[in-house]
Amino acid sequence: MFEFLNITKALAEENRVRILLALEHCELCVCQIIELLELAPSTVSKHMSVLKQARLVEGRKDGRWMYYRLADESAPVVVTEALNWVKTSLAENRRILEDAKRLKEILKIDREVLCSQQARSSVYETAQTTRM
Amino acid sequence: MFEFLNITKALAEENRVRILLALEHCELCVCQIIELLELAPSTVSKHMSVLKQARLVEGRKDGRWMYYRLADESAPVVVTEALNWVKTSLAENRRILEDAKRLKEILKIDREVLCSQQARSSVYETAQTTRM
DNA sequence: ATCATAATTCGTCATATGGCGAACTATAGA
DNA sequence: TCTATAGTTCGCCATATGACGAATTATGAT
Repeated sequence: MFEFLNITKALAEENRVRILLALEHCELCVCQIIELLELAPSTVSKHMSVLKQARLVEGRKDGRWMYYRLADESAPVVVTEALNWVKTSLAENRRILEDAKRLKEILKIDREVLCSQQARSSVYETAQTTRM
Repeated sequence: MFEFLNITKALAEENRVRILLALEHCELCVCQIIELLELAPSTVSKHMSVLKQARLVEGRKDGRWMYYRLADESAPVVVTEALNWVKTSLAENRRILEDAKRLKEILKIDREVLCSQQARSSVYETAQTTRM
């Protein structure tokens, strides 16, 4: 029950659900998720730890960067079934589709640039400009 | 997304999950759920309204009694798939199995007696005695 | 009509949670 | 070694939520 509730609690928050569906496209580093959700790094980090606790995502560290990806088939069945349910339920969701579009643009930005933009706290506006 | 989060939030609480799995056996009236969970009527009522809001359960009023049952096939796909996931994930859960056992005994108690026991606030002890 | 009662609604309290910034940790590069 | 920086942890605040009892509503029984 504990394991199950860890999953449902993780899924009971919009930003965490958005993260999961963004990860459906590809593995992402934290700074890219920060950029997508426009939240503080500490907030995103907390969300990732909740998702990881629930085993919905897995992380790997590569130098200074932390990459997260969706749990794969090696995860418990309850996890993979939850992820399938989430994916199919929200595949057509407007917000999620917008995120997917925005993510495409974010992935075009060089990661070094993206992070330094965040350091100058002019993140979003600059990214917007870059986009056109 | 609102609909989806209504479901995940409803599922993110142990007592509500227990209610759903109890309803898998049969339609139940509120006093029976109160008896099973050993919670105040107002608390159970609130839980039922959350589950109903999420469309995971449906209610029907019969005289003084309010009966709730799981959503059927006429419910949105996202709901039926959620219920299937919950059922299969927790079918073997110890707490849920205990609930099922206890529910069997509760269903043996005449509903009139059950409710009047609750009115005298000697609910659980009496039910325990009745059971042997 | 009046009373009893199953269930809900309302008000309150304690706890949990999402958000942020500051401090800290770990790692790459000078 | 020293500095810069990606990410996490910690402490704080505002809001959300689960629990209860009291008041209210709806319905059956006298």
